[in-house]
Amino acid sequence: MTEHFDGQEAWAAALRAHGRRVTKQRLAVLAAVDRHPHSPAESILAAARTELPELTAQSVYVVLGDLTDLHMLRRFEPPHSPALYETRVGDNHHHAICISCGRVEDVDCAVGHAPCLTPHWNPDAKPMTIQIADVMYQGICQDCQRAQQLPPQSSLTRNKEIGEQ
Amino acid sequence: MTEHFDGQEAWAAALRAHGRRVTKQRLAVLAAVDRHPHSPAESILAAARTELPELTAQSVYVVLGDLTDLHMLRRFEPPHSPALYETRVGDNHHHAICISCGRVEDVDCAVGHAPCLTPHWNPDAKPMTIQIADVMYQGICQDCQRAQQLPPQSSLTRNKEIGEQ
DNA sequence: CACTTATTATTAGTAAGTCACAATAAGGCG
DNA sequence: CGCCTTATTGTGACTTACTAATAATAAGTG
Repeated sequence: MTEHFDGQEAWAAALRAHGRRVTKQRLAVLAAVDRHPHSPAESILAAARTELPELTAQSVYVVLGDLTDLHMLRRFEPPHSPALYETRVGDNHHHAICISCGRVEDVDCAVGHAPCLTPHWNPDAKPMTIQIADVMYQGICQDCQRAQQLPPQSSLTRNKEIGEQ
Repeated sequence: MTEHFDGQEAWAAALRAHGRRVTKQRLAVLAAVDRHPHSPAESILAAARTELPELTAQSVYVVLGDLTDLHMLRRFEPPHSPALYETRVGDNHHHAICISCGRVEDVDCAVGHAPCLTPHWNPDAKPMTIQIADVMYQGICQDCQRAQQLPPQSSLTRNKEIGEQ
């Protein structure tokens, strides 16, 4: 529980540092995202409500959006999935998504520290000033691979569980 | 117009090769995506209707989904944008998106031929079998940069035009 | 403690699709 | 060529994930 308290204090300090008021809603959302990385807004709402039952969905959307703008949270949108959130920010790590079960794994930067930040522009393209390079690896995780080999049944057994690391 | 005909024939052949029937709806969608790369379903519908006015939105969604599964089209979802489609498939090129105006540019592979296909897994992660690595560069394009410097007004002039290369 | 205004709750509304099923039309066959 | 099967498209209802407008609440300041 000391850990929980420490976390609260750390989040509170970060909020103040960004000129934001420290509210129980923000703390509950931050704690929920921290405990359930790669979760969508709906799961975050459910998780946060265990400690703050009166929290509303709209507040979660507002808080997630604001904290993402502040870079206290990071948001990414895997294909065919609602947006997912995590507290791991600042490093430019990437994500691998299983196209069969939706599982998400963190992947560290492939090439040194700031890797993919230098796109190779086509001759006729007007280069942009790049700020982020999000790499989304898509593949099949070990469990799904095994599951596909054993039962020679429907090859489209794509389950819908997404989020919840 | 010969070019148009050739395109039709090529698409028709590809459809047959995939065991699909050749319909005017599919040809209209393919032609529309080809002429307007990086476009959302709604724009594709509008473009395709210039040559096939009775085409419906649902057909466009069905066709886009099916052709994407066949890898005749490629689909990607920039943050805060509906899914975009393009006919350039087979090479693993990537995309740069202007976070101000939504413009999308193609970017060739950064490191040789199949670059980012080798993620650096964390020690405790169960590696997946990677099939695609989608890199999404996000930055500010030259036009928007210029526009932001001249008028010292709202810094949040994010316009909504997306797609339509 | 009061007061200002950021933050949250309430309610309604939208964008971007998906789903179920009836109508149509490709492509194979006689 | 014309029929027949079934893939494909059209019609209409519905859903998911999220945004917008405004009223109620509560942080933080003096």
